[in-house]
Amino acid sequence: MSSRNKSTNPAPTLVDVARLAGVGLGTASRALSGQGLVSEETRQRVGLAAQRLGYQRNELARGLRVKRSGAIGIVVPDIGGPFMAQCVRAAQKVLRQAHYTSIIAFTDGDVRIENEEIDYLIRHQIDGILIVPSEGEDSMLRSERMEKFPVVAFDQPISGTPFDAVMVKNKQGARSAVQHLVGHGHKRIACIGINRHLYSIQQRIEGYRAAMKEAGLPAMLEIVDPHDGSIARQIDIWRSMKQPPTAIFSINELTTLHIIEAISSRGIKVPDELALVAFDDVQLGPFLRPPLTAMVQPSAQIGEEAATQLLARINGNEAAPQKRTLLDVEFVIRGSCGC
Amino acid sequence: MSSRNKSTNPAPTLVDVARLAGVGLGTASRALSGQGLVSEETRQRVGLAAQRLGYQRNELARGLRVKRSGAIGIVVPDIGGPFMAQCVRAAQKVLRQAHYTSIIAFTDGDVRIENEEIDYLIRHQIDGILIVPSEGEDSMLRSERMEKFPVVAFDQPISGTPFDAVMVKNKQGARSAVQHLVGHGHKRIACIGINRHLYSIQQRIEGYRAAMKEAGLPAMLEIVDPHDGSIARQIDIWRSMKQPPTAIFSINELTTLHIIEAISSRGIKVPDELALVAFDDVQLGPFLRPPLTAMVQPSAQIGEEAATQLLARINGNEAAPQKRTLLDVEFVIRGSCGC
DNA sequence: CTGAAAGCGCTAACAA
DNA sequence: TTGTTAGCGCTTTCAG
Repeated sequence: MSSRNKSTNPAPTLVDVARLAGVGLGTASRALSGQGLVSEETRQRVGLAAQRLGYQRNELARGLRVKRSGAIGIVVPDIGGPFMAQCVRAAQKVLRQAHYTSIIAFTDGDVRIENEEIDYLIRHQIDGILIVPSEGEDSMLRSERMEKFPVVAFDQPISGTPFDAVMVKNKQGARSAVQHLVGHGHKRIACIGINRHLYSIQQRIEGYRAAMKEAGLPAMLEIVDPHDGSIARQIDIWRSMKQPPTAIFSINELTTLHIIEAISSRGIKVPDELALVAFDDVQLGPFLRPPLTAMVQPSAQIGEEAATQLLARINGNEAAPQKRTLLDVEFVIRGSCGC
Repeated sequence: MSSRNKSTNPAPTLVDVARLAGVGLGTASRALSGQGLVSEETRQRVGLAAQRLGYQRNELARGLRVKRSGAIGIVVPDIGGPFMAQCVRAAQKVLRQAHYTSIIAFTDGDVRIENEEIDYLIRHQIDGILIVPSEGEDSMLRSERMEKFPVVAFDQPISGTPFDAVMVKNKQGARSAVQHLVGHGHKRIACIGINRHLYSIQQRIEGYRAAMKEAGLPAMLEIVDPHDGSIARQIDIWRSMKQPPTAIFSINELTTLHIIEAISSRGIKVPDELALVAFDDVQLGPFLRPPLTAMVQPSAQIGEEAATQLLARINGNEAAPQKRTLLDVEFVIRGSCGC
């Protein structure tokens, strides 16, 4: 009965709409997009035809023509933890509101994968990149061809590039977290750090150092690989010392998780035996025994801000000078610090 | 000196490559894509030219031509919790390996938003959809136009559609979790549930009911809104009873989070005063005091399986009958159950 | 205000 | 084997 005898009838195109409305292709385009002059009557007729056919514009074709895909690449190491998940979520929300699609890519913090993903995204003609850069010299982001491309980094800056970056006050935050511990009367405050090359981590370590120095205390810094159990080992080493640390400052979410694991499995009493203050909150942080005292990052705000800045770059002001945004962190005192 | 006097020199196209290599457009295309016959020598020459120009194929143009975008839409309520984050991550990995881009969209569990996002994705010519469907009758997924489209649901099925679904054994898992509690000698085991309409939740509730019935115990089921503090209130109500429940079975991650919060803030002793077993693990679950006993879902496996099935649908066998995959859950006994 | 036509960058059919 | 050509579906001049 109906003309639908092909097994798969192709989606209606603008030509179909134009034909049904009895107008030219160009007119149909103008009517639907609202660009250019079209008489009210024609507009309605075209609109109706489109609706009847269930017409949906092919954004691929449009993108090819106007040379913008309407897609943004979000490139992050992972979204396992609540911090990154929220950043991404918030950024996506802002972008979506501005009618951009978000394509999320994961790097595991590996520059090689990062390069591959960026390459991939560029082939897909994305209009901009939001990225938590991985560490490594040979990042594509530093290549000349990227220079003119809209890129905004968050969480970490991309050294040696003209790209904007949105971060938090890592150094200052770390410093005041450690100061809090000092205020509790601790004399031996250890710090568990990781890979020194990540800028944000470096900053936190500097903050730790600064606070210790100001208090006239010796730094007890250990750089560990958070993945191989060395955190637990380090804690054992400290415990076997005659003068073991009485407090730990944990450098990020991952180290905190491992520290909590080690502490928990050894039955170490927090905060009496060992106080703990962390940079980054962890999920359920408020419900641990004792609840975790942490310097928490405004993750949603970071994502929003980064997305907003990227949109600004895309919409014209490419000439604006490089912008580094430093957001405030919030010290959330719960129980693990001894309060 | 160089010809780069335009402020923004456009990306090189296949025409540029062909010209530099001194071959025709078609030949260049064939040489680069590896499709069709090209002499080894030409292939090399074209490859070299491409490399010199830093040519990157425009996937938008290609997509328009071949009528496949190479993009898959992943539509989920959120990625806040570890469960969904891992599902998505695993799915993305599989898709990426098959050279598909993942476009992630969030729905907040709202069908209206879900419809909008799907519409959006379709306009972008995605080749398939991986979705955790939201509840609601007027889902686009049930419309006739979607019928032929490659869609795979996970976590929840989409009732009344021909789409594949990947889930876990919700009913059976819930049942054995509750049985474990029964085995500990509990007679009054309460269940905190949410919104009955979600299929997976329904199944878990049925599992709870079944276990209680089999044990000859009365069901103590409370359906709450996890967002408005009613969980804490419910716990207070139970505590004020003469015969309060001695154990709780929590229906999902969200309820568990709130239960832990309530329990923790009231200083209720787990498991002595109140035992707790949850469906879904929570981050740090092993490090709570006591550690959480939970029925954990193989989140990565769910994502992988769903992605794999979607790829299968896309690559031809659209005719295959609807497939419902039920993966096993794993009961992880830690301390909160009383073990 | 509207229609016709050109062309975005690519692949696939067809000739050569 | 290779070059030429015709579109994919859309926007955007440019005439009318």
